[in-house]
Amino acid sequence: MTVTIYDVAREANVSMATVSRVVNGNQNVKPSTRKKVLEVIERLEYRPNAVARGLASKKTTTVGVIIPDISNSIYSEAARGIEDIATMYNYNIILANSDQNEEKEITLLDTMLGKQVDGIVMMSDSVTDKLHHIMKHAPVPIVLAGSVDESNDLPSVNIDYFQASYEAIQLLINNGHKRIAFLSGPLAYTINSKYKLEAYKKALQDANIEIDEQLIISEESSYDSGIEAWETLSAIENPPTAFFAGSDELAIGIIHGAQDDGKNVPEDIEVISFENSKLARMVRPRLTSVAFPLYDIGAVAMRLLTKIMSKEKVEDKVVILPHRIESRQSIKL
Amino acid sequence: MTVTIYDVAREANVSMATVSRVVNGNQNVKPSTRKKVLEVIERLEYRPNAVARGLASKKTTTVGVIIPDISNSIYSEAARGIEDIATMYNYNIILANSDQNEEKEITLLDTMLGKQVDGIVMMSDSVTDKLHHIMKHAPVPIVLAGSVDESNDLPSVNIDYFQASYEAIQLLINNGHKRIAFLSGPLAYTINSKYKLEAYKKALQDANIEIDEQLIISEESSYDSGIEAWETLSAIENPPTAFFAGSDELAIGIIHGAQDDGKNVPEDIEVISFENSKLARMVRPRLTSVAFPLYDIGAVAMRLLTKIMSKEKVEDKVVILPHRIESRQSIKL
DNA sequence: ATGAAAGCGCTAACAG
DNA sequence: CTGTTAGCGCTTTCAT
Repeated sequence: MTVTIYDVAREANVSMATVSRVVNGNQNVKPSTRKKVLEVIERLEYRPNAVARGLASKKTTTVGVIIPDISNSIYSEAARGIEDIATMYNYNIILANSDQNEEKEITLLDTMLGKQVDGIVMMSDSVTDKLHHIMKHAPVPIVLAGSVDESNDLPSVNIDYFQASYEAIQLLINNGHKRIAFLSGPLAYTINSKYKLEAYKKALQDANIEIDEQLIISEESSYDSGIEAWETLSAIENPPTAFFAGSDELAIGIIHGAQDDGKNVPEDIEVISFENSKLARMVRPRLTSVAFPLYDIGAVAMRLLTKIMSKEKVEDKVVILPHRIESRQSIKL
Repeated sequence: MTVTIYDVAREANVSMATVSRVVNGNQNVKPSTRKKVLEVIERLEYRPNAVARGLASKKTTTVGVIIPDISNSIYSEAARGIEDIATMYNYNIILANSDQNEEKEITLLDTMLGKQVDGIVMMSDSVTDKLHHIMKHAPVPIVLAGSVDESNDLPSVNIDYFQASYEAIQLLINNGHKRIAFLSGPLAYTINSKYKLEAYKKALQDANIEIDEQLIISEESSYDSGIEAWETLSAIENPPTAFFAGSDELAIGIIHGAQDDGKNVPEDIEVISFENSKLARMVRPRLTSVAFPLYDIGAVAMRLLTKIMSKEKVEDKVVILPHRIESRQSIKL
């Protein structure tokens, strides 16, 4: 029924080995016989069976990608970066959502390894010890993208979250604010607890501003949480005049909450965000935001993976991409 | 090095066949020997090789997913629906972006078929004859998700775009508007040209409103295009007082354009959108929008695919999901 | 430059 | 209930 390498070998009066050679671009084939084989392939519409090839060669040219949630733009941006580079190097991608659930992550790693992927790109907001151990001992290379492994002994690509956050908070401090709120997603996520929040505390301390736990809110990283945060924070005794938001949605929630209460941004309150998705330009005022270059992180992570898979030398497996702050109108200059 | 089924067979003093049986949950195994095998599997950390299995069984339990662009929320929503159902039925997904480029679509179909996927879910805004022919003759089932095949002889899941659009335009007409603009993405996309635009024309005709080609703008479906559209339309002689926008971004672009010009929505102009992504709630005024249920479309498409793959009877391979209009504040009641 | 043959790791009859 | 035996379609030495 389906045509195999054997069929074209027979039709072309050569051996399977020769057909295999032309299919794989091996140079040790006389041009005339290559031509003959190619013709038969075309005529018979032969399509190599990648599964058989994978079994024989022990390479599948597919890599696994595990991300928390593809429907979240943060991750889908990264996924696009990963996929583009994968395509460039002729890999396909098996994509799966973990919902940031350790058990799913482990199951997913297992089924992907079972499918004999040649490597894995993983995004996880919380690399547990168990996960770390599994990744460390996996039979194929795994690189973390936009995900922090505190022991730093797994290949990964990130930006300097601490420094970026610190700079953002400083902008607020420099504009004279003493009451600065900190909003982020769950502190169970390493980036939030160990970098954004720590940077916030350090920045305030360095400026001799007292830390008020009331001003620190960690919830879901969503628009509605932003609105809620505004509601609770605007009602306290000495409400904040500036906000550091861990994501664009959070920032927009705050802004809309404030505007619905008749406040003006940035005149009455200032807001800086950490993400810079395309949403940042789709609000009024447009968001000033730390740029979190997800596409690049994904792309670089995949590129790193291709290098490791092909056993190229890589100087540094822990890469830190540069960051910047995109100035727009949600804070004063 | 890696442990195979043969290793566990030897260690457990049974045949490969028996190991295969317990791994595959075949009931014809004495509980005691099942237990023994399971123990060895655990001890040796045996992990079945899905590639070998795929070669032998001719099933890979992976399906291909071809979408225009995963970083676009429209498609990533659908991808999530597809993946969730795939996971539920124990399939993995090979995901690839086509950028809505026919050549890439064809290449992708080919490499996925080469990888022996058990089926494919495809999203394409323009199913060309060539593509249609290839899909029609593919060796595995293919279902279209949120994509229209005019000949209607491929399995697909959609909503009634014409009817939904017609109802949206009618809302505008019922609010007394005579100058209604139509905005959408490229007319090369079937949904835009054959359904949204046709519905627009029909609705106007049915209401005896003259069609003014000036009011019909088809560009990229982006925020910036929305703003531009506002700029050009607000400058014409008898400018529109209501807008039908083919996507949320387009709608938001128009609203911001209008607001930047000092207009109020919906007092001065009314806008209805077609998408209802989470963005719809993240603008002021919030968007009234036709709900395009991408997640459901993806999920139902995948479910349909599982049925076809397992040769279940399916009453109708062309499914039309119900639609609704989500009322918010961008049009008056 | 080309062919022969031995697997890759597993499933699936077929026996028993 | 369990074992034997062919393959699945291709890559890869090893010869020639």
